[in-house]
Amino acid sequence: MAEASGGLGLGSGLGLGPGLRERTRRAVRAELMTVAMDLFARKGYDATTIDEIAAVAGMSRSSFFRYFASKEDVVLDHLDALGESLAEALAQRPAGEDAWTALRRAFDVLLAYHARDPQGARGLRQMLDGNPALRARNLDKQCGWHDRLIPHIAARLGPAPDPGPADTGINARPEAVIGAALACLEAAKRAWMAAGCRAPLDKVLDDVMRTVRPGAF
Amino acid sequence: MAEASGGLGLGSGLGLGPGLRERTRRAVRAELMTVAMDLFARKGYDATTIDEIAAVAGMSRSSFFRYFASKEDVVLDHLDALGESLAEALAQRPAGEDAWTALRRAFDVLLAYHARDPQGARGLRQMLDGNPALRARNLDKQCGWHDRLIPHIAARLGPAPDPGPADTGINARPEAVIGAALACLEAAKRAWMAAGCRAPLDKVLDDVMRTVRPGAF
DNA sequence: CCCAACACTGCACTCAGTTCCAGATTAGGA
DNA sequence: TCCTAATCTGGAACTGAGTGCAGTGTTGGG
Repeated sequence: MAEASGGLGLGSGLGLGPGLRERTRRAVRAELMTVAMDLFARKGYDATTIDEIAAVAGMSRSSFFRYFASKEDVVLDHLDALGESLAEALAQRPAGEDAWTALRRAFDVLLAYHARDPQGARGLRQMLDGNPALRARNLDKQCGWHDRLIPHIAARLGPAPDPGPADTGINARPEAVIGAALACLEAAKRAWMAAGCRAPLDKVLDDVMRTVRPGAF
Repeated sequence: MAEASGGLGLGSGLGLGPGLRERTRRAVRAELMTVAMDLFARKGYDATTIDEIAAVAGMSRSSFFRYFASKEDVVLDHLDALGESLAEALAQRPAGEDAWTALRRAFDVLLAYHARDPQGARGLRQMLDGNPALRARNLDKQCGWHDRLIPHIAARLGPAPDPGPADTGINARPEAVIGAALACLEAAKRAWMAAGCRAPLDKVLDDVMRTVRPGAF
């Protein structure tokens, strides 16, 4: 876009941060998120309006929309970054490892994120359960993770293992394997939540992924 | 309606139909759906307002909301019934069948629904891809299917097969198995769509579910 | 034949999200 | 130092979804 003249000079020349403008932008975003999450926790998601968030953060409604495209994004924005780190973790698994094990180990990144703030994760989960649209968007974001993971898993599965008697010419296996693994993760989290968060989550996930592990591996 | 006078207390007394009121209600609902889907197909989902739908259907905006709680529901309402028939199909599988095979066979109900109107299914799919909120809600609805299927799958898996060395006391296996199977279905449909709908969908699903089939079965 | 239940409508309202404009700020080059 | 262009900001006006209500039919069924 127009960042050619402005942003490039400082950023590329010194190669340090992403430039002052970008840094302040991130800071404002972060504060906006903090303020919003606090209000959501106290008043509930639906009962909190964007006007309130903006007012508490000391800015206008218009400015809010310069930082987040929607109210939902304030809550779910971090999921994009999380998906990115998941893909990274998967990429760095040893080449010989089978797809299922690699996925399980990559999930450790998410579990770590989860373990760092269990109470926050719990609160977020309850917020999702209370708002259908929010819960739906959450699922959608997680589905976006598939696409990032496909190339890595496809490489581990090989091009076309056993075409079978009636080959369709369509290979949906990588996506299915990823989907199955993510379903395990989701099931583990839900059961863990439903049971009041006793027992370590990673053990639950281990148990589940051992049960569902495809026989092909 | 001549049958009104000679009614003999037909509706309530004999317990056959759901009563005239309910029947007309269903009819209006159906027509509203037809009208809306037609407009969506011609103008696009976002570009079609509820006012338009109501106008074409010959009623007021207020009345529209008496039949559908939201615009999205017009599109996704049938998914509830579909989940119900899926659960029924699963319940009627032979008792000895393993969980994975039972799920695969139960999916035949969905494939049949799909095969009955491939073009409509394709159009609906494209509509979902074009609208994030709609796609998200679609996922959410399908997640609602889990809960209906859990009891049936839990019964087939048995209470606690092999508790493992570090038992957590949390059993997320049924949900995970269901999630994995649904992920296969979703992956098959997506790949099938992406490939332009050549090759029979059921073969793609067979291939995928054979690959992902848990080794435990 | 009656009446309670239900159907339909219009209206006013809230809130999310978009678009446009005008002014303030500031980064970085001349 | 000053200039300029990009970005940030606030505000107003707008659309459309969804809610609540109050008034007015309409009819199913006893």
